Amino acid sequence: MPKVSAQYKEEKRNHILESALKCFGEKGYQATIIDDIVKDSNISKGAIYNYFESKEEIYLQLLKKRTNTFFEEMDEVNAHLSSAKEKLANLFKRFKKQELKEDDQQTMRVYIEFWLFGSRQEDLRKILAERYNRFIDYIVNIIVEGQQSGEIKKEIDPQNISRIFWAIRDGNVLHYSFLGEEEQYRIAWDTIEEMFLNYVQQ
Amino acid sequence: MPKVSAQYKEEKRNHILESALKCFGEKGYQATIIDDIVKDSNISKGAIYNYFESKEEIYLQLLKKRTNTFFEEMDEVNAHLSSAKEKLANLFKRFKKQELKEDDQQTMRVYIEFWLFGSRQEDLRKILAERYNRFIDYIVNIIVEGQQSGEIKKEIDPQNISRIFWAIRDGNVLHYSFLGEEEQYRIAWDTIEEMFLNYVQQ
Amino acid sequence: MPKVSAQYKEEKRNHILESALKCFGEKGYQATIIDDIVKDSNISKGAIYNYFESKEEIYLQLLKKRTNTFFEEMDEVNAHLSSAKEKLANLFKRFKKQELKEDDQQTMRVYIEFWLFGSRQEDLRKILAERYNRFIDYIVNIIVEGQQSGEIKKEIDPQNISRIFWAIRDGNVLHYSFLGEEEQYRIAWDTIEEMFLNYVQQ
Amino acid sequence: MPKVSAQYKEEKRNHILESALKCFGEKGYQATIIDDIVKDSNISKGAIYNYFESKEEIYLQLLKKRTNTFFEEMDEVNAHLSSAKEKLANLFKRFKKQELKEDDQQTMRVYIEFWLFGSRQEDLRKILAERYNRFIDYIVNIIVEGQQSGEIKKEIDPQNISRIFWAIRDGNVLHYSFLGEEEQYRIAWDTIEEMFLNYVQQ
DNA sequence: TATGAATGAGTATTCATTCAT
DNA sequence: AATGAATGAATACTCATTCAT
Repeated sequence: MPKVSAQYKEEKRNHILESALKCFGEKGYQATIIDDIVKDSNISKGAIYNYFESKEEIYLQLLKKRTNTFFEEMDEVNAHLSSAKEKLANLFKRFKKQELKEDDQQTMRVYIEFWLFGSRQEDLRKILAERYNRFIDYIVNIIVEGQQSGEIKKEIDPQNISRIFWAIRDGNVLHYSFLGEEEQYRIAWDTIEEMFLNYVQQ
Repeated sequence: MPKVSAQYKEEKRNHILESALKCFGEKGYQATIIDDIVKDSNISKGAIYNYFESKEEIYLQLLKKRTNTFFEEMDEVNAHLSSAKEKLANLFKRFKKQELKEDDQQTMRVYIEFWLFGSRQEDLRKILAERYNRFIDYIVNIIVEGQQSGEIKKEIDPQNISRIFWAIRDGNVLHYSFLGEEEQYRIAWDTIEEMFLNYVQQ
Repeated sequence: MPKVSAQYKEEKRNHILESALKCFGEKGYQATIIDDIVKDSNISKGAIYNYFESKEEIYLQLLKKRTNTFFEEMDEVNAHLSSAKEKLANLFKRFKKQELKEDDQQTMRVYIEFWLFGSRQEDLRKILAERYNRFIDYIVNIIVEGQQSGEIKKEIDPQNISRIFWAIRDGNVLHYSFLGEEEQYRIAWDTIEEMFLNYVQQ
Repeated sequence: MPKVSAQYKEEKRNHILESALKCFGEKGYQATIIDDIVKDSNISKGAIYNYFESKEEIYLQLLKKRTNTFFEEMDEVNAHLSSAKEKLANLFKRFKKQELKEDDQQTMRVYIEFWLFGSRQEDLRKILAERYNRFIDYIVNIIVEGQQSGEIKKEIDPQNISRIFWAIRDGNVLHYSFLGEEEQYRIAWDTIEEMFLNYVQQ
């Protein structure tokens, strides 16, 4: 019988993850030291290691949680949308307003860093590949749906276009996180949306 | 053995840069330790520091050299091309065949890592921003030229589309360096080319 | 083992300082490497850096502590002494018996080394200058007091004579730390005392 | 048969020593790197090692040369002086005006540093002890001469007072090289002269 | 469970000395 | 003799992880 409730543990865990996200986003995964998370979270080093095995695990859990949240949010909204067109529009809308949510920017920055980092470590590769596929499938499903409903050109390869979509997203976030110009970022997304929809729509 | 020729020094310098590129590309800039470069280059630690002031300088010189090479190559080819259309086509062609040149992949991977890394250090920001602007201007010039010749839509904002172009490029490289599927990468570039040209052309 | 008492930390700190003094005294500040202190103290390198920021800080803290101890001791004794004469006599007495306390010899040796070293670094200069002034003022006060009570010649410049006093002290310690002849050292102090008192007294 | 004249070699040697003195005086013996001497002397590193075995030897030769120069100078002047009183006065005069000769200040600074440094290395100890004794003897001879002529008190111990003299000198130089106040330094020497002569004279 | 002190392998950089030319 | 490129041991400091309390 545990001394503390499962809920208590869950909350503590989340608290650590939130601090970690903040630190990773601000300084980068590699540059963040555990003491940064200790300071930000006000949780002792030992306690952090009670909840997570390593710095790497913290990152991975963070990634997992954020990914889940993303899809939960999207699924919730998509439940009320019937056409592929609307779903794509919704997706773009989400990115366009995303800059306002600093958390997401940080997540993505960290995610890109880890992508580079992870591409060199077999154990991370697998986890990241799974995550990547989830994102790919998300767009693939919308595209296929749109092709069935006649909204989207039949000759489009769903896999290919989905990969391109996420590549554009990541490239844009990468540049934006460096450039830091919100207005330009928004305009870029408008253009990307137009270009992308022009290309895929019937 | 002193009083060596300028050529000897230049070659040694390049030798170090090549090893550094290899190491940075394989393990990442941050994860590469000087001893990796020592081992790969067979040049002693002290000698490396005779040629470069720091690990950071090695990186920066690498970036500079690669950037210069890129523009020299492009300028050389562009000299024989008159239309914006041809120049863009040439650019896409370059990226499509790039996978075959492992060096470039590594440079870009390292470059993306440094982008993330550099966005948090003021001195690096400046250098990276300059480099970024050089790339931006390259496309801007082609677009403006195309608008004047009537090849490209007047309503396109050259700055905006140039930024998008490089964001797509970087996003694609980022993903590809992780995924490692050459064939898919080529196909993606074909699609991107089509999508992009559809959008900008008259 | 955390959540240790303030006393525990204070003791550990002192332990490190004692080892550092020993090492600095034996090999010199510059020649002492952190591993020497590690070996002597049996405290890990990391732990040492938990207590002190740098080798320089260890030195400075050592200096501060020793300086404080010196003045505390002197003030305590002086509280029972009313005349300038007695105070000076007490001061000389302290130096004469000092050879028996190896610690002080080492401190002074290290202090002299740092003096040379520090005269070339602005940040150290300030700290050392403050410490120097404290010593200067100590004698100045005694001299002025003696002049008021008629014990000491009015024409003596307190600042000047105080500087000379400490110069003699340091010169003597410097030579003695090299020569290592205790008996001679004591005799030298007797002579210095006589010469000095002859000169300043009414 | 040598390729270059002995004179050429001697000049080159001196050139190196002069640069070394300048560097050691400015940065300290330990802090000076061979490249500082290379830069200052415009002589290549290899050439320096043709003339001297090590950095330490350069220092030792420097010390030797300076010591010789000092005694040559003093002996030359003393040749024209008959009384101990005059010889002492001449000695003080030399120190009082010495501040104007930056070279000597530097030599002494270096010499003090080496004294500390040397007290921990047996091979240096011997050399420094010899040098020290030469200085001690110099004053001893004057004192003995003065005692014989009745100028100086019989009860003065020549060895003891000679040691004290040099201790005062070194202490004063040490402080002065840190404080850098020429005027004060001169005043201090006046006072020391008065105090010292009062004490030793009949 | 929580704490935070302790550990020590790891890292960039320096510099006296060597030696091929 | 002169050159200066090459060497690599040395060194201050960091930080993920452990573990005694």
